[in-house]
Amino acid sequence: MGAPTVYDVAKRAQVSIATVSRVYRNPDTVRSQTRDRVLAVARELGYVPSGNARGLASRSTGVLGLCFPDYADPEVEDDGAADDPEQMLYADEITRGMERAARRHGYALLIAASLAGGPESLVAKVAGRVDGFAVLARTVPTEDLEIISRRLPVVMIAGPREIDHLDHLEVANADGEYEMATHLIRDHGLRRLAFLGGTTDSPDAEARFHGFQRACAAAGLAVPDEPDTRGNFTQADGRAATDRLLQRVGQPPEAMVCANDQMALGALQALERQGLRVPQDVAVVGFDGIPLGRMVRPSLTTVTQPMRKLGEAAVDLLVERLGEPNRSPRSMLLPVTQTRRESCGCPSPAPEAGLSRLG
Amino acid sequence: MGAPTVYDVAKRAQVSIATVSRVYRNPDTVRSQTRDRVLAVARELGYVPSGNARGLASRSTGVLGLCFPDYADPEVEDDGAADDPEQMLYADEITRGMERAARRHGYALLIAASLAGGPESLVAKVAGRVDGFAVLARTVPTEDLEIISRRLPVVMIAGPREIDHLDHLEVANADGEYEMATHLIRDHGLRRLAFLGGTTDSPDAEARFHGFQRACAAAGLAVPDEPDTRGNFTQADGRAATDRLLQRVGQPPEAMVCANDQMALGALQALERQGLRVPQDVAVVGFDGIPLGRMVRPSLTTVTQPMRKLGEAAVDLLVERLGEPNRSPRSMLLPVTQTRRESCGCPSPAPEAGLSRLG
DNA sequence: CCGCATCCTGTAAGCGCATACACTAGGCGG
DNA sequence: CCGCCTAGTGTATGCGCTTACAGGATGCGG
Repeated sequence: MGAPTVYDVAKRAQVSIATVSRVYRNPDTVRSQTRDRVLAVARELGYVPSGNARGLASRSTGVLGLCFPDYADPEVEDDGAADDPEQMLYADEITRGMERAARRHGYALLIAASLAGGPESLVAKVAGRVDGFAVLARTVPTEDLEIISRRLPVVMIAGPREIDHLDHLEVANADGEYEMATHLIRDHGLRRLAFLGGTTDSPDAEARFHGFQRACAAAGLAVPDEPDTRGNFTQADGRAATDRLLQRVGQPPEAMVCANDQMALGALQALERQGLRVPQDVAVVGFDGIPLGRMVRPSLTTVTQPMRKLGEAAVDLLVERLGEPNRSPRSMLLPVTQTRRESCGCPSPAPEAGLSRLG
Repeated sequence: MGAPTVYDVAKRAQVSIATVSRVYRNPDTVRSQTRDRVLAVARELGYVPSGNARGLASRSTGVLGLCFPDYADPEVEDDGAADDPEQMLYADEITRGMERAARRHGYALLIAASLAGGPESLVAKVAGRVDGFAVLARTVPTEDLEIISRRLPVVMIAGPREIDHLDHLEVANADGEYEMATHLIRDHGLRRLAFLGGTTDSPDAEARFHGFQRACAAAGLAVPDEPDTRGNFTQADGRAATDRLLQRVGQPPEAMVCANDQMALGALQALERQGLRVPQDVAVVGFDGIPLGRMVRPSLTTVTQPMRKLGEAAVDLLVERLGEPNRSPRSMLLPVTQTRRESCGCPSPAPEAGLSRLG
C-alpha cells in the first residue's frame, strides 16, 4: 500500500540503501552494473524518491517560490471576465518568466497568492518548502519578511526596498515616465500636461510622477508638486479622476499622463464621454503595457514593463545568492520600453506580429 | 547560522518539542498560556517550520502539482513576443485556475513544464513533493504516469484517457464543434464546409472533427471521412493548409471549420491573400477562444474552452480523491461555449466588457 | 608477498517534525 | 480517601533520504 522506498528497492536489488541513494544522487560513484540493477528494480517497483525526505536530509529542495497578492476579485468571476486578457495582470507574466527561468536552472516553482489563513499559512506553505523565493511588493508583511529572510534568500519585486539586506528588483519607473513625457513635449509639441497619479502609498506610481516632474523641469515647463488628480489604479478610478480633473480646470489639458494603463483606459473613456477626441484634443499615455492597451481605439501609447523579464531576473538573483549566500545585496533596475501607439498622436503603428495581414 | 528548529524553540520556551509541534498542528491541545509562550519564542527566534520535515513526518505536503508541456519556443523570445497575448496559451489559464482553486482548498501549487533532464527530473521534482497533481495530456510518458499514479492521485487534463484508473478531465470537443458547424449550416445557410484538421495524434482535434461530421450528417450533407486538410496547430500551418486546400479544389468552400484558433487565424490570412473576403466569400471558425481571436479583423468566431475552469476542476478532482482514495475514477466533461463574432457572418458582437465606450 | 591507493559498497547517524503512548496533576463521585 | 477521567505535557520512535566514515576488494609498485 505505502509507496516503495529506498529500503524496498535496496532489498530487492540486494544492495544497501546508500547505494540506491547514490544511484540517484551520484550515479558515477556506483558501478554501472549495480546501477542498472537498481534502476531496473526501481522501475519495477514504481519507486519515486520522496522529495520531502530528500529535502530534509540534504537541506535543499530544488524549488523556488513566488508570492503575490491576489489581485483578482474572486466574486466577479463570470466566465466572460475569467478569460479576459485584461485579467492577465502583472503577476501572471512574472509567474511565466519565473517558471521559465527556474526550469533553466533546474528548479521547480511553487506559487502562492497570499490571502487566506493569515500570514502563518503563507509562511508555512512557501517559506518552509523552498530554497528561496520572490515576493511581489506588499504581499507579505515586512515583519514576516524580515524573519524569513534570515532563513533563506528572498528577492523583492517592485515596490520600495523595505528591507535593505534583501535583493531587490524594480523597473525604471522614473526614467520611463521621463522619456514618455518628454516624447509628448518634444515630439508632439504639447505643453499643458496633466498627471493622473496613483495612491500615495505606491512607490511605483510616485516614481513615475517624479519622472514626469523631471521631464517638465527639463522642458522648462511648470513643475507640479502633486499629480493633478489621483486614482486607485482601476479603470473606474481613471474615469472618475479624469472627470474630476475636467470639471476642476476649465480647459482640458493637452495631454494626460497616467500612472498606469488601467487608469489611462478609464481616462480614454471619460474623455470620449466629454466629447474630447484622443489624441487630437487630448493625448493620453499609460504605463505598464497591458495587452488590452493594444485592443482599444485609439490604441494606447504606454511605457511597457518587461514583466516576463522581471520574473527571470528574480530567479537569476535567487540562484546567484544561493550559490553565494553572503554576497552583498543587489538591486537591479530593469529598463522599460516606449510603446508608441495612437493615443499620444503618433501614427498608427506598424501592424504588430501575428496581425500583419489581418489588421 | 542554521535555521532555528523545534528544538531551539522548545529549549527556549522550556517545553518539549512535542509541545512546540502541537502549537502549530493542534493549538487547542495546548494550554493557551503555554501556547503564547511558544509562539513568542518562535517569533523571537525567527522560527519557520520546515515543510520538508513536516511532510516527511506527516506523509502529506499540502501542495498540488501541475505538469504541462513547454509550448513556447525559448529561442523566439524577443521582447515583443514575450508579452504578446497570443502567447497566453492554454497552460497559463489552467495554471491560473488551479492556483485559485488550490488556494481555496488550502493547497499551494507547484508548477513544472516538462522539458529538461529527462523524465526523471520531472518525476522527481514534482511527484515526490506533492500530494497529487494534474498533467496536461502527453506531457509525461504514459509509462511514467502509470507508475506515479500508483503512488498518488493524478488527474489527466484533456487528451485521451490513457490510463483508465485515472481521473480525467476534458472539454466537449465533439459537441462544441457540432454546435458550431450546425450554426454555420442552419443559421448562415452554408453547405460546402471544409474542415481544417489537426494532426492525427491529437485526440482533441479528432474529436472536433467527429463533431463536425455529426453536424454534416444531421444536416443531410455529405459526411467527409477525413479533414479536407490538416496542419500542426500553428498559424503558419493554418495558412499553408488553407493554401493547399484552395489550390486543390477549384472553388473555395463556403466555410472553413478549423481545429483550433491559431490555424483559423492562419486561414484568415491565407484567404485574404487570395482576395477572398471573410465572411462574405468564406466563413471561418476556430476552436479554443484565444484572446487574439478578438483582436483580429474580422474577429474570429470560435468555440471557447473554459480553460480556467479546467484548472479548477482538476483541483477539485484531486482534493476529492485525496479525501477518498479508493473512489472509482471519474471522468468529467466540461461544456464549451459558442463565441460568435464576425468571421462566421454574424453581426459584429456587442462591445465586450471593458471596451464598452472605447470600441 | 606486503603496503598502499583506488573503487565500490555498507554502516550508521542524523535531517526536523508528527504522533502514539506514557505520565502527572487535578477534579469528581462514591 | 480511593478509583477514574480529563487536560496537559513529555518521551521516544520513525518518516525516507543523504552522507560522512569505515571497510572489503582489487590492482599496482616495491
